[in-house]
Amino acid sequence: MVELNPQQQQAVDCLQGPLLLLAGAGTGKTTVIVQRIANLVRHGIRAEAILAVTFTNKAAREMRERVSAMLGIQGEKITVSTFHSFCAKVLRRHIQRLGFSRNFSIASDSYQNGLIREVLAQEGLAVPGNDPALFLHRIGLAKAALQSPEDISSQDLPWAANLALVYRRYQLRLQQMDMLDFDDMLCLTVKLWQDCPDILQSYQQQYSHLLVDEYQDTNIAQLKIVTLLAGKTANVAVVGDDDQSIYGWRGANLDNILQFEAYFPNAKIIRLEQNYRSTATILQAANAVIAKNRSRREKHLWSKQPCGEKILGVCCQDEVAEADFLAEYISSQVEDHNWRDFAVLFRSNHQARLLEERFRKAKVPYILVGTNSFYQSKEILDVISFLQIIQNPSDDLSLLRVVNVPPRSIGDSSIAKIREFRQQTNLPLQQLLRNDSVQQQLPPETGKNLQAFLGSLDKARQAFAYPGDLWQKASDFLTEVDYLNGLGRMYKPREDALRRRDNVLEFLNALAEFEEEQRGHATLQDFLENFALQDAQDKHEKEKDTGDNAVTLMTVHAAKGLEFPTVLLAGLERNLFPHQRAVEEGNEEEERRLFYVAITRARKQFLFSFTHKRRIMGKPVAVRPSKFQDELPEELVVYTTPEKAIRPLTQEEFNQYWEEMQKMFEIGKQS
DNA sequence: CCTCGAACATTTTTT
DNA sequence: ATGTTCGAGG
Repeated sequence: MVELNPQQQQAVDCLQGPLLLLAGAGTGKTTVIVQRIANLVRHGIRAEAILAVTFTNKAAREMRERVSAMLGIQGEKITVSTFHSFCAKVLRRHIQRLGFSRNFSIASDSYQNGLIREVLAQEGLAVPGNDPALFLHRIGLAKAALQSPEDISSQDLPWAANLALVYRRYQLRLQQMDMLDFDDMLCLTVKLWQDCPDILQSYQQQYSHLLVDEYQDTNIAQLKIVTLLAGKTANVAVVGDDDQSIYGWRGANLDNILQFEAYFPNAKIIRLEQNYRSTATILQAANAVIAKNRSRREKHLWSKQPCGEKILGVCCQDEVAEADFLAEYISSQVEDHNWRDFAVLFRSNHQARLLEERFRKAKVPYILVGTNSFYQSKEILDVISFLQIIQNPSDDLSLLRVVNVPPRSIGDSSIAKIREFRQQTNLPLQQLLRNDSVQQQLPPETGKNLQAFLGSLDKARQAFAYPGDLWQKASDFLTEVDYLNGLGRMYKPREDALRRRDNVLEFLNALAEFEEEQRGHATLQDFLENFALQDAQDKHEKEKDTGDNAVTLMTVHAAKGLEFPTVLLAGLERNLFPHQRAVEEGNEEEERRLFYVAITRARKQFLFSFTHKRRIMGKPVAVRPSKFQDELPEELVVYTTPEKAIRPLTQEEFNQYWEEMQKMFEIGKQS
């Protein structure tokens, strides 16, 4: 049995009433969560009555495994789920009570994007300066805070009127297409429980004990879900660390954790402050950095571990030199080919491109997490759209994407005509295409091709009406609509076409694998839902062979919850980290928390790099070190050069670089 | 209807 | 540096 420290033991023993477990980085919170669940079961709480909610599928899977390992068959009866998939299940059962179809599908970001563009175009708002992403972002924030279009329009903001209009139209289109976006899953669950007390009551009766992990990242909608479900008994334990709240930009509400006692009176608060992960040096640095923040609960992480290596700060000429250095440094440090001991973190995704290129050149094995080039490649999106229009006949967007892929002479003018009909009738496109009077308006050749396409679609729909054999049915359909062979015509260099074809086949493999996991009882709907709710780390595990031993490349956001012996942070520069836009918007504290997350991922060594100049959108720009560098206690950091970090440098070489660096800092201070 | 090229704008973080 | 949008020609 694991040895628990007094605070951990206290948390494991606290079984009733609201509990806030403030778990600093690396303080063994997962162990405590698992032990506490075991303790609940030991005290006679039925496993079926325990609901544990996490943020990522990976976290859910890990928790399920650890609980099962401890409790055996009892453990498998505990519900461990992400907020989104839990809500999806609730809605799949009850959403008709809100007047929605139970056949809804989930609108991932490419759908959200397409839809918002469509709405902006229709409302004459598709003008330069109107960024669709900004509308989407604000709508997302509104939903996260449970605000309706009406709530928005009553706000006294310059963009409120337009936003409310677009928000309302966007929701209408979603509903017409039988789709819910990510935020709808949360909002509608809240609405369902508020409007239908009987349904809420049934869930309250089912789940007597709640556990929420990563509580610092919950938004107002999620808080509402928790408070509704917890009801009066309020047997709810939340686990989180306000210092690691890094999702404010997507609506996470720090007050959920800072004001926990206000939402849950008589709450017990337990702090875990003994860190088992990092060296004293790393913890001191992290503590010093995060202490600069005002909005936080005071805490002090400590460790019994020795100081260990100092932090290395490495100044490079430019981003190419930086990437080369990181690759070479890792090569020089790696022992017994344990590449997986290293992670390279960065603030923005675009930094990954160069790192990938140079790592490949240096023959350093790496895995890139988060930027799913595979899953957002055209061919995969096409295939998903094909499956979508089988499953959901109202999905206009998917239909438009693939109705002429590969080209089957259904061009823009035909589409424009059909869209006109839709404006008049508000019927789904697929239904309109089947309408005789609509077809007569189209050129005969187009009509003929359309007939064939719709025929294949019907055939596939009939086939998919029964579960099982998903792989076969999907392959048949893609062959019948000539997609698999059509790729050759669509992509000119032969290799390109072949690569995309391979990707499609790989995707179909994933379909078969999913089916196997579900013991052959999977439906197309199950697959599409599961796919839409996958997160970056999930996708990544499927994409790459597991068990490969490679350096991890990812954003700091994606690194949350992970740890590595050595962490290298690339691009600790002004305007890049903290990000310029975050600073402009007054979110510097969140950037600092992000920096804190980066540091605390490291067990033994933390290294950061920065450059003199970097290409930004093509053109080279002189850059300066990040202010966060100054927030690290001087005595914990050794500044050095790429060469010195890898092999000893002659005194002259070192002096020369040192001088250069001094100059750079002085320039930095002047401006 | 389809293909190709030039112009254009866009890069924060993502369930 | 890369991806998307728009217009001219085939």
